[in-house]
Amino acid sequence: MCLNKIDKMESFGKYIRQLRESKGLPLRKVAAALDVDTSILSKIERNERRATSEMIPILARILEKSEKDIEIQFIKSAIISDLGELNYLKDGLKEILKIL
Amino acid sequence: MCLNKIDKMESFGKYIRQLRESKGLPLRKVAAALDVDTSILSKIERNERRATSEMIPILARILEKSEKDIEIQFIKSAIISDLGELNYLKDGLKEILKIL
DNA sequence: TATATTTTTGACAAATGTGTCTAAATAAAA
DNA sequence: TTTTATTTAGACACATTTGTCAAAAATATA
Repeated sequence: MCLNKIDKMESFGKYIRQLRESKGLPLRKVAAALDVDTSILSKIERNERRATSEMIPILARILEKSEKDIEIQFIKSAIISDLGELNYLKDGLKEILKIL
Repeated sequence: MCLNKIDKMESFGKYIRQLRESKGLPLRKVAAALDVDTSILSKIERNERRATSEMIPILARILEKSEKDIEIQFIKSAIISDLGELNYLKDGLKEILKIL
């Protein structure tokens, strides 16, 4: 399901958890902003569930990070986790950049 | 669900269908190689269902294209369809390329 | 046209994903 | 330690995805 790298240091969950804890916010507060149960956020932070893209702007606001930073982490996690096993991922990404 | 571009010309489904038809192969043949019902392949070619990554090498063989070419199309479709709406996709992809 | 082949559609079932809720485990504070 | 707050775990429900199968629609061939 996941590539090594992702659980090593750069999963979306760990990223969010670190931001949240550095702000001294309990799950309860952030989960309320996201309008989900704390258990969901707990699972997201442990990469047991996925965040939705709708959560990105809310997380950005409450965790005081730019939407861009949050979204980049979201994208990295999603792609590595979905496509990280593929042999030509790098080539595929380069192709997409050509058309963006 | 999808970006315009993807259904315009470069969806995985259309890509596969064009290859298959150019070889004069019926759905039946390719579906058999993939070990799925023809209806599944029909839906994949019309972007109503998704191909799995396990299908890539099989499609490469039977459609006589390199695994690399097929996989790049697979990756493009998946990412555009899943993440194409995001504002900082380009930045996210660039970040991934840095670590690959 | 009539027949055979290919392709599409939709009903169904199984597997997966997503959220709520309650209670248990853990950590922090009194 | 006792109490309170936070975090995690798991049962449940509901929606989505993915496949099979059978039959209809479309296309090609005799």
